[in-house]
Amino acid sequence: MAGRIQPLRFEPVQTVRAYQRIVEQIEDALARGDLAPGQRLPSERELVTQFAVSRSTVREALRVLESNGVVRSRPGDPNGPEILPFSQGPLRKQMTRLARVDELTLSELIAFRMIMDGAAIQLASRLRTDEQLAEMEQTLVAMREAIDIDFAAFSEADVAFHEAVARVSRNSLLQTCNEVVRGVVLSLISDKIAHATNSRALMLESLQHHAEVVEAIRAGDGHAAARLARQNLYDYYATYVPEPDRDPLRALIDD
Amino acid sequence: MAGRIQPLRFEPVQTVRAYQRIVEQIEDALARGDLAPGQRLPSERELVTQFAVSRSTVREALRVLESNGVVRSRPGDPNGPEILPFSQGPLRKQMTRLARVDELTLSELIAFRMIMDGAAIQLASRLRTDEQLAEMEQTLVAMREAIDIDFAAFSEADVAFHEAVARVSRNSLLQTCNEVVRGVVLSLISDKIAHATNSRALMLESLQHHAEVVEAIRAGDGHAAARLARQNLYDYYATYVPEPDRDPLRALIDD
DNA sequence: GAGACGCAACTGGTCTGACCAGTGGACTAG
DNA sequence: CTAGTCCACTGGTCAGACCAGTTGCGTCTC
Repeated sequence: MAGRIQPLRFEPVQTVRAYQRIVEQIEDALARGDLAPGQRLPSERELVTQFAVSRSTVREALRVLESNGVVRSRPGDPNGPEILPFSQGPLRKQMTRLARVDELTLSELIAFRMIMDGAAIQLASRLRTDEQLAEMEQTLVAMREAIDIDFAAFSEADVAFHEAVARVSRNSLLQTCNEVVRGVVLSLISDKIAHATNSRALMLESLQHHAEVVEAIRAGDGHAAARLARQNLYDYYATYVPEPDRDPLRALIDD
Repeated sequence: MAGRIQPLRFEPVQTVRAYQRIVEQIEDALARGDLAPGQRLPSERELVTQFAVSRSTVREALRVLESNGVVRSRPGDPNGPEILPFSQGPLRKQMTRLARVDELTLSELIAFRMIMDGAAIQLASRLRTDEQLAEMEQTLVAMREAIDIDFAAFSEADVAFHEAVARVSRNSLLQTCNEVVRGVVLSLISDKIAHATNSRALMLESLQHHAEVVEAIRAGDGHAAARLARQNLYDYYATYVPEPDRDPLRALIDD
């Protein structure tokens, strides 16, 4: 046995809860195909013996699975909990099965925002009524006023603008995705953006961009409006994205 | 006391589980602002007395909340469960907080697909390598062969094509959303589409459209490729959308 | 034989009470 | 003032019980 003795490296220990292990086992079985939608899980009491845990633990696991849209339990059902088809249940659950926000890069998130926001504005420029246009212009006024207060007020007014656009686009899914991703992006870069020195200049520039977008919406030029919106997002966020990741963002602009 | 006696209408009764009520109360408090991220929930035993239920029930509620990314419990923490900031935890959970798939119209879902797919293809036409282009063309060949088998095989090959595109677009969020929404759309119209009589003609037409998209990708014309992709989706699905809801879909095409 | 009845055996939902391994603060001995 | 102990808490798990439903089967009546 030659060779130097390797410096002993221990992995950090993390305790995994029993119910979490059960969730994993069942989700794995589903991923492997050993379990298919429409099938039934064994009853809770049967799972107790199979997993060799108490019924409380089994039930906590089932609650997690149910919350994820994987299974559904009904009282008095002589069969066990039902495995749901992939597409049922709340949408978010479906998303989580595949994507975790912490696995996403900032570039992906911003690209997504550019797509969503651009599409919402394109839709808005076609579908808007005159009242809705006036509403959007009103939010621009509010943004101008907010600049003289502080950045938080401006940010709030900005959100109001985007919400108005999303309403006009008549697509709640679009709206939801946009809001969620905006929240994630902001939380990722908030520490950096807070230290921006020339924030007043930034706000004025941003307002100018928004006004251009609204002008394009008024003209009914959805293409130009969407392009402006994407450009604005790029200008606003690109500095936080490392250079090699900016290619997809640029690809979204110059169409 | 005049007036006819109204025909008595009773609401269908649905039993709500105790733990579900707890989840609602806590989520409501969070929505109202009575509870904010960073704050701590009372300990489990304290919640037992406040909600007047057993600890099992409290714990099942906490498991649901934890699975939704709302709170996190740590053993031995002298404070109660921690309320997480909005942007943490799995993304799907965030989505589910806002959007339920059963509240969405088919039009919204298809519009979303048109946006996502168009964007993915636009990105792909800019970012693709020659190998990836060859890969996509290979999936076209597979689609052509699948037509001679049956509709399920064709559908599978179609999925493979879109997955290839999504990979090239280098955006897992885009990919995930697209997959989820495609699944939902298919489950909504699968019963209708299965009865299509001239399915072979449809498949050939779809293949032709895909080929055109790939051709545009090869040419690097992202705009044309995206437009074609949206048009294809519209042609494919619009018949299932009631006429008044088609406006947003058309607005997405003629840019 | 056919149908109504009732019982027994299940299901999931809830409760009670207990034990354990951690954590953190208060208290105490040096 | 520090080091050590101790204790009161936390969440995680367990065992066993009861209830209200549902299902199915056997029985009992017509």
